[in-house]
Amino acid sequence: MTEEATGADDRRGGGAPQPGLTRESIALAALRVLERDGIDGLSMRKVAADLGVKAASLYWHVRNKEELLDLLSDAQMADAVPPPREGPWREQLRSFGELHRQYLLGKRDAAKVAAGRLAPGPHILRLMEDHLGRLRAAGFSPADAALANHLLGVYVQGFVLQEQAPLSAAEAMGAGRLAAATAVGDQLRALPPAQFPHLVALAGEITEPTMDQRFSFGLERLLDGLAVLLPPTGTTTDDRNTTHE
Amino acid sequence: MTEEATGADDRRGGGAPQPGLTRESIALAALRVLERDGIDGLSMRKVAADLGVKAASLYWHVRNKEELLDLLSDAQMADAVPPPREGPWREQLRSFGELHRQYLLGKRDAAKVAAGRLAPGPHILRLMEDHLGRLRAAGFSPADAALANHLLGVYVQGFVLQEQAPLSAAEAMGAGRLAAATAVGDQLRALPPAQFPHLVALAGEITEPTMDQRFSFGLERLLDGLAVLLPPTGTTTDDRNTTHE
DNA sequence: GATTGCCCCTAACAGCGTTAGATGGCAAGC
DNA sequence: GCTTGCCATCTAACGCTGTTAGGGGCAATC
Repeated sequence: MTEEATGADDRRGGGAPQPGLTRESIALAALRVLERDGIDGLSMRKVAADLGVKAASLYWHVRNKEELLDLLSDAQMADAVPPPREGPWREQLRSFGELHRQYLLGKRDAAKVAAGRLAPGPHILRLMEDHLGRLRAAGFSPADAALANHLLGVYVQGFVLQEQAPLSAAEAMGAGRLAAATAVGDQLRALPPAQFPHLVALAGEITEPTMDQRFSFGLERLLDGLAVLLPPTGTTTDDRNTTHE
Repeated sequence: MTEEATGADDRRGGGAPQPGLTRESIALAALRVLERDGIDGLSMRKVAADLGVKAASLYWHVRNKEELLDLLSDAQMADAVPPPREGPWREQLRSFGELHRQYLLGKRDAAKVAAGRLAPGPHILRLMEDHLGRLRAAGFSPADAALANHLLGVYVQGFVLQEQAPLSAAEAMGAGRLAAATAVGDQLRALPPAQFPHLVALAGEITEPTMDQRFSFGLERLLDGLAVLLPPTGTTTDDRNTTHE
């Protein structure tokens, strides 16, 4: 949100040979274009225009668009703030997951930008560090902490990716998300019951639960599965558990 | 590689008004182009060329490229075969997950095509139907079956999406996937330990496990979490619904 | 024979990512 | 103060993209 300090105006400030463009300022401009036009409307020319510059200039700082998207995917995590580190491990991980989802949902096309992109920049590393710390403090072994970290990351990202997806036809038109969802329900119910008995029977179950409910369900399943790895003492009230670093 | 049956040659065969192009033949052509050139190299012109036709012709059968990709994402599941439906529920779900992952890995950019796309065509519905049936047979309530189905789908898709992602710099160059992974490990180890103690300490744990191990870990956690929802008796003969490995 | 509707065509538009080569300003060396 | 040379941006262009408008042929219908 904040205006970039080394922006387009004061390119020639003092006497220092400070360039008007930096990888950081480019990433921030990309972030603004992304918020305005979405991932499909993000082009090198628009990012350059946002900086008061022509497209070719970007290639001095960035190899190609793919690398710009790497920067963007890290930059969009810049103001994610992990929840306070207190309370039982399970609630910490839960609120971390819920917060992460909400954060991604708040940024336009955030999941699509990050999807299939393995470019850990400083902001992503900061979040990973925090998350790993929680897992180690909870009592997970180093190996399990690393695996659990990856698992939770995949889940939240995969979930939001699907959640942010346009509901194909209906939603793109006037219909809202909820109306589109019930339309899908009707469509499922209209399938040949001989061929798709469960889909027809469970049409309501599939389309009815809100995204919040679905996310919580999956998260609780994951936490249940992770709890199995911990020594059985784990979950009693808030009795701070054990092997901490 | 096989020539499309209703392709460019016999457009005017007998007396039937059968069109040379169909949505199905277009989807199959898109599948061939995808396998050859990847998702970034897939263009309307190339798909048309594969069918011996000009790009504008596709727009008679398909609203735009987005809709073509919807068709493509369903078509690429055409020859996925669910595992035999026998044995304890847990092993059924496990092999379903493993098989699904392997199937996606076998098709170029499969996860990226399906990512953030909610367009359930006949083939995807067929797989969902099968999966729901297993969950119901395992004893899950209708609501839980629908939620578990969604959860497992998100996990496998999210995992493969990340797995199929290029490892940024190194892998795109000569280095293989394994060499690139250890390079990431070195990079993590080189971080300032004061700022990233866990990342530095766990660098090996994070980069060492194979994708197979990571996937299995997550899948077992999910299955553990789902097992909690079932009545403690398990299913029938096989009463080992507790821990794994 | 005329009409209608389907289906593919040519031609064109605006925009895309990317590159080559020119240009101007600033710092350092003489 | 002049020259040298690098840095950072520019202009111009290439080939490609998704998409639309409108032309025309062929089969079936009236």
